[in-house]
Amino acid sequence: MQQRNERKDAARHRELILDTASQLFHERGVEGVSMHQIAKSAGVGQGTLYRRYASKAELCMELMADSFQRFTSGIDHYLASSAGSPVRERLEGFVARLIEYMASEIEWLSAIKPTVTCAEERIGLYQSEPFVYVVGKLKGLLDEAVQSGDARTEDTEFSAFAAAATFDAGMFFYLTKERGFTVEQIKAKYVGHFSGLLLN
Amino acid sequence: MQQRNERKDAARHRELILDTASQLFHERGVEGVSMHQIAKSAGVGQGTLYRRYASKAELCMELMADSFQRFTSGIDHYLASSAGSPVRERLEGFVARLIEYMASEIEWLSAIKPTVTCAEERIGLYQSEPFVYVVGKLKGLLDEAVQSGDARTEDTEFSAFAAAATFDAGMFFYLTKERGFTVEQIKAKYVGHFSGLLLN
DNA sequence: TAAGTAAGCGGACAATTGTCCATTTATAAA
DNA sequence: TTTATAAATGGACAATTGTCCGCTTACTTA
Repeated sequence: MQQRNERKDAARHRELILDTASQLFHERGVEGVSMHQIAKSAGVGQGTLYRRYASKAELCMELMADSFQRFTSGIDHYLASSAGSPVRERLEGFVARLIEYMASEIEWLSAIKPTVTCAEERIGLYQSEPFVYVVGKLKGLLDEAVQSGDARTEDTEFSAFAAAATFDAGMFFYLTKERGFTVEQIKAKYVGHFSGLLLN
Repeated sequence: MQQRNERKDAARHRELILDTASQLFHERGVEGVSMHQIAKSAGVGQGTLYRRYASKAELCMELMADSFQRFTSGIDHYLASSAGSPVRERLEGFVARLIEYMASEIEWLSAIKPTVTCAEERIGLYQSEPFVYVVGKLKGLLDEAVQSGDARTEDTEFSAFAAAATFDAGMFFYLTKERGFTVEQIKAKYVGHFSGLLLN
């Protein structure tokens, strides 16, 4: 008695939905496409769409999975290959890469934040894979910094958590659209800010 | 030729809407009341309601105005009366009070965040009065800290901005509901975190 | 291969938010 | 007091999101 695998028609539809959504998003932007339109274009019912993705946010998360995977690979590789460098340098490197990633995915990120944050949602931004990953890496760097005397944080878990919260898609949006900063400027600000958190 | 004041009927309706909304929110919670219900209960049309408050978020902001006013008065008074104390102490006092305020208003705050954040909204959380106020106070404290050698932040404006972003209603929600921390514990975490940002 | 069953399907429905605009009404000016 | 007009009104409408549930289909097992 083997566990039931995903049915073929379901698999077909999943890819169909993903492809359709991806194309529509690229054509009209994430905000410009409704779940209904996605379902219609993909030729499936609303229920079929929602069965898989409980919200547009989840759908976006799925579409970001690949690029996020590349991002974490890059980060993991970077942190491993620079293991000997000072913590400050690696923290700055991490922050710079994270901002670059956010800049490249801002369109999707901005769609995720509002929906997922909302009250009693099923996922919760703070339990999402990306957020947890960032917190984990930041905590690791902070722990190292504390050990090497570059920081005197007590609760590294919380500090990492608070630090991760500053990488907010809405804030990024505000800084670019309202304040007119370039990605490079924002990156410099973040790097400077985080560098300043360490001692010396 | 005097400038047109608010019409009497408009004023009457504004108070009516505010009172009704306040009562309904207390009865069923912010999430449990729709704008339609508010309009209906107040005996006005949808259009009338939306003419004044473009979203539930704005309505909540208006309802919070009083308590926020008390909050800022308290803060301003505290900072003025403790002008001689070390920056660290005042920063901690500020953070503690802010967390207490958030705890007392969390119900409203959680309603504001999602809506206001969304893409091209008219207000934008980061331009809202509360956020701007917090950034301003934090920047002031940071500037002082830099001057007195307790911090070596370069871009105090940005650092204050990033710091303010950590006071996120969703995060507060997560820490209490999901992680089970008490308000006191959270306050201690925040205070510790911010204290750690200063040198010495 | 046959058949039972759990997974999948899809579109109608309900609930909200937010917009529009013809009509009404308060107020300033004549 | 009358009148002109800008503000205010309210409810119908449109657009979305998300749920429900009877029907269909693929897959397992005998």
